[in-house]
Amino acid sequence: MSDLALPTRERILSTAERMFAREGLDRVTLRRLTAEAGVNLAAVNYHFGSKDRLVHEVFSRRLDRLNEERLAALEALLARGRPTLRELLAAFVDPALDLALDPGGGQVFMRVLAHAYAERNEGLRDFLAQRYGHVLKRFVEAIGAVLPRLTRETLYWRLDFIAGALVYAMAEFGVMRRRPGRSAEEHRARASAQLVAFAIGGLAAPPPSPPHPE
Amino acid sequence: MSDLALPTRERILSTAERMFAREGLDRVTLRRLTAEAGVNLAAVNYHFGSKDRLVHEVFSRRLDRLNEERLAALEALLARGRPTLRELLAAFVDPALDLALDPGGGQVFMRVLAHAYAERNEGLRDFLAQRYGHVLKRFVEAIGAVLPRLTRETLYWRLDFIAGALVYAMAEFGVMRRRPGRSAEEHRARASAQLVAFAIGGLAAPPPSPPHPE
DNA sequence: CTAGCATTCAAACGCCCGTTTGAACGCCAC
DNA sequence: GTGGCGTTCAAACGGGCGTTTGAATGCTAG
Repeated sequence: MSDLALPTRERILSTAERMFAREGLDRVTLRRLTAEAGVNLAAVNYHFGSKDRLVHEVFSRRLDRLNEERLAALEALLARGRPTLRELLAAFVDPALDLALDPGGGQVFMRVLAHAYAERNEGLRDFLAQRYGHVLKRFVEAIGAVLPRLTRETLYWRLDFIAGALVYAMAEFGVMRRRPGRSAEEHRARASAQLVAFAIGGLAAPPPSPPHPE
Repeated sequence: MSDLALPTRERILSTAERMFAREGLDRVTLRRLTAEAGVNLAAVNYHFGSKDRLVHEVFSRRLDRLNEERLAALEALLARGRPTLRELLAAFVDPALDLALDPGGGQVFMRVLAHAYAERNEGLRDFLAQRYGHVLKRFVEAIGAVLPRLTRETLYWRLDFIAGALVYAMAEFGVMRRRPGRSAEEHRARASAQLVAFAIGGLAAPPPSPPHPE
């Protein structure tokens, strides 16, 4: 591959990302990973301590920057004052789409993400919630201010739905794979427009009637 | 559990369904399954031939009825004429909820589905697509007829978004995990209500302006 | 030149997996 | 009774897993 010259640690990371994207976290074994990376089996435990910590490293390598960008975009909007729903959503969605388009493996990483939540990896879930929960919280507060009739619970549900839709669509799991004739930039622009339009409709929808309060 | 008196084969099936739903296909081992079912380890291979064939059996047992009901509900709406978006979504979701609440062991079955899809179990995926694809197609047509101002492309994008949101929510990967005080039934009912309300808003949202038609 | 240290390596450890085996069991027809 | 048969059972098989180990290696500072 392209990383034959990279130091062992980096070689493991990029190979792990590629394989996780292709097969999911569970199915990738350290033996196959290290073989494909061209490093010794024990190198993973030497450099990362365990397979779990390698997984954490793969995620934080991409997500740290993504969430910083989201937060920066949000703070910029708030500093300016009176952000619209569309602007807030764009601040949430666009950094992710940028990452998905990043030729340095962002698209691959989105598939890793999609696999991860499909696999119900509790440890990873907790790790991510603890590490990036504050970003989601800030967005909930800001969007809640724009949509005062929604309860906090409904708001969290809907942002969760949007996050799911975002990862799913960006991983190109579903029907909406990029068409052969379209450039990646066109695809991203279209995905962003489609997702934001959809998300605005979903967010602004009337809340569900409370389930039979007795 | 309630199936102590059932014959071995049925005991395996219902235990498998319950455990698959709780943990996903990969994490359930035959040793734990047979222990929980109170049968011998070898019974699975005796009655089903292999773990894979057990999985197929679990699926086809429940899915035939589910998709028949969905299709029947849809056809009933179409025969009556002019179904609303909410009715169409309900026709898709309610049979699943009925099945989910069926005390005959199907209460957790829908989670099995979400898992199987997300785990990218290719064999199972193909099996499902080939066996029930026509049902999804009929729903796409019907929903498209209710939302005529949406292009086919926008409609597919949005159904993809909903699928992503659904898988995400069902995997309980996001923030909206079941709260300790709530029963599984309450959580499911709430998730469903939240998702349908959100999906209606998103589906009915004005389509995005076409991206710079040159 | 060499002592020290980070890194790489082959090999092994202990564990759990799905599956197979062959004996034991329970039941009904004859 | 007894033979046959569907079923259950404990035990073992072969293999893959993540991890650990201790020796070999290569680089760098003194």
